[in-house]
Amino acid sequence: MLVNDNGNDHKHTWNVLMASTPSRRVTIKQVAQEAGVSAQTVSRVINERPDVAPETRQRVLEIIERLGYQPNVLARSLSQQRSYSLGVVTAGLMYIGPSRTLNGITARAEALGYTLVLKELRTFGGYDVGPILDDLRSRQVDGIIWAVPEMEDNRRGFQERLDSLDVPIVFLTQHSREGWHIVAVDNCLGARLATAHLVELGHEHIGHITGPLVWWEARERKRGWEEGLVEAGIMPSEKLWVEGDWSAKGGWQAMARLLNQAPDITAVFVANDQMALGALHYLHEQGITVPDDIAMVGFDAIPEAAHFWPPMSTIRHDQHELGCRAVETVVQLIEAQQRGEVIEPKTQVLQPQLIIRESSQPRQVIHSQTPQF
Amino acid sequence: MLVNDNGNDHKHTWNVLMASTPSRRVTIKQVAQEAGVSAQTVSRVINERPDVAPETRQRVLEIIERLGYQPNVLARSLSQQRSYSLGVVTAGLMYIGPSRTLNGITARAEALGYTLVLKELRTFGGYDVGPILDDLRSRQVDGIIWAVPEMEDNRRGFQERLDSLDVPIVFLTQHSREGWHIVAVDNCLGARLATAHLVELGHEHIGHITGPLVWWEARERKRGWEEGLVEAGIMPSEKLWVEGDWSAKGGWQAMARLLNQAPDITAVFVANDQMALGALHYLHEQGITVPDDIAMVGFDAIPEAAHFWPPMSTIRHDQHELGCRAVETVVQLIEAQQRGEVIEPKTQVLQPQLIIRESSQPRQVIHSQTPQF
DNA sequence: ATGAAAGCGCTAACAC
DNA sequence: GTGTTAGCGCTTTCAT
Repeated sequence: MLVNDNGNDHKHTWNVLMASTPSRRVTIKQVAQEAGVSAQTVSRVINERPDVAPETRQRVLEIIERLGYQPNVLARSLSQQRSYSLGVVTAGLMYIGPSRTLNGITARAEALGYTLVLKELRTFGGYDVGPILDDLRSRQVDGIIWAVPEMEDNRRGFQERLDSLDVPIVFLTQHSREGWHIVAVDNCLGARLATAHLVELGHEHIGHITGPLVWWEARERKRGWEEGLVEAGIMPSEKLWVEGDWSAKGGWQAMARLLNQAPDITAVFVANDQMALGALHYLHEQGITVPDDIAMVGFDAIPEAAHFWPPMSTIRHDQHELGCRAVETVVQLIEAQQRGEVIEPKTQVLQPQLIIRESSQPRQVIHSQTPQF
Repeated sequence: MLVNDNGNDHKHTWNVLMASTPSRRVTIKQVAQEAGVSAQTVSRVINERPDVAPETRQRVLEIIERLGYQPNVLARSLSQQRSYSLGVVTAGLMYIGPSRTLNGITARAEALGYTLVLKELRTFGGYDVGPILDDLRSRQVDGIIWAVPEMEDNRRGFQERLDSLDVPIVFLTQHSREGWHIVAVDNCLGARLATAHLVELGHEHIGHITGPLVWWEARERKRGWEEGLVEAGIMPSEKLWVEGDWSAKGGWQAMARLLNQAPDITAVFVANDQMALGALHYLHEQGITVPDDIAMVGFDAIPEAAHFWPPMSTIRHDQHELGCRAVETVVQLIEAQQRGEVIEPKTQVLQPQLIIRESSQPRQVIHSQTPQF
């Protein structure tokens, strides 16, 4: 019916349809009929196959343009057994870290011609990975990026599913693991850089505010702090650290507790910049000066850290790049799979970098009046 | 071949396939054959249709479980002409605002059973909306959420495409517009609340650091500041405002310029908290005290603002809720469209809220030593 | 309650 | 170069 009607006065019929019904979209068949060729030829044109006569191609392209035809990607995926889409599983988008990683993922995926199917987990752990993977698989994604930070036992259930998973999967921010494709930042190194820096400034009593220790990243940063102390011949005492929750508020509270249990500290390494801000807040309230009384180094290098008071020394790690690398890796895996090749699983580690600002200057330095950001 | 082989020793054959090839997935046919029923019956089972004999259903469910069958959503979408997916177009995920909105979108979409196809624009303007909409349409999304903040002319090209668009679309953070479905925060009201608050504290020379004025939100906040002044009988002079760029660094620079061109201000309303942090930084460097010398109110109510020094008064608006509302609206539109109904386009406005902290206390108040967050 | 046939929109494989 | 046939995996419609 519809096609028959279209046979007569296309433009007009079409406009009417557009206006009135939740109209059927233009299909390859309609284009074919209109151009007086087969659907296959139209298919050849839209897929830029060489074996089409120039004038045919031209004519088909014009019809496509005129009808506003858009190929149905779902149908194409179904017949090609390939969707050119990636599943992305993330968590905690209300925080800036995961968002920056997602930002990198979208950038790279678009550049490589992949569409993203996004899932955000409501919690960081305690879920069953099975249904999530099944859901993505049922949408025929070509690959999966698991961007949920590792913590406690939230990768339980993966090992068993991993071998039976017919889709390449890349993990972000996880501990290195035999047989897994992983991209992660060297958190331990970052923490060691921070600690070594404070040691160099002459500090001997260096405290630490950790992230929630169910997080792998938090544990790694704590380990880096410990190693940094040990390397300097200092014993990391239990009194010297307290656990925070990544938030500014948690940093405020943690600083209060830390100062209570270790009043003699002259420096503190805080596991992220948000907590560092809260810690700073507490010290201000107590009339304790940074860096004169207590020096401080944060982690993450959020742009705002340069404008804390005083500007915060911190560890920069490129979360955007992390996302990019994940996409590149999973796409490589997909293409290898297409060719029947196998890529050995490995862990890619990104190096963080120390940024020194006023919060960790030696005492004698006067605050610059013309700071460099 | 594959199906035939499967006829004998399923479990074994299957495992071998899983291990060796980028294996074909289990299809409805295989389940049907295994259960000795037609594909149609399996379809009825997975769609929870009532007209299946209990024992048949049971048997099919067991086979499904055993074979690890997952329905192919793409195939289903193709035949149902409905994908149960939403296209989300966003920009600036490296910033916390858009991420929080996306966070709300993912939450609500999951609750309503929709999958998200995510597109992030690399720029906030200067792009052509056509290809982006076409791309989403070609993926057969049931609805679109346009979560790119309005600015300069980045909605040019929409008006013409809007009527011919057969997919419901909801816009976020846009100026109210005839015929568009929009969800937005009342930025102007927020700014008026902030300004009125400063007026109430007795300030008469109230400056303003705006966001980039190509942004609609920035213009609305500026308008709110102006209206707030006018309502108090104060003329908003051109000297009293400078343009920032939303960043902390930009806030630092803007504050320097503002103080230079209007040295007599005793209060400033800053269009977001990041810039407020930078402004605070500049004032600290200059030895100017907040709120004693200059009071300040920010915008956005990022959690960190409670831990600025001093803690920042600000305007809270729920970006998470914004995302939720967008999803609810677009899903309503989709369902109405299914039923052949039409919902009148309208603009939904969310009300922001003033949060008073120390940065805008009257002079005589002493900083609390046990602050409430 | 169940099955057979046709079709969703597209492409691979083969014919001409 | 171009068309025909078959099929991707599922659902709808109509029989039975």
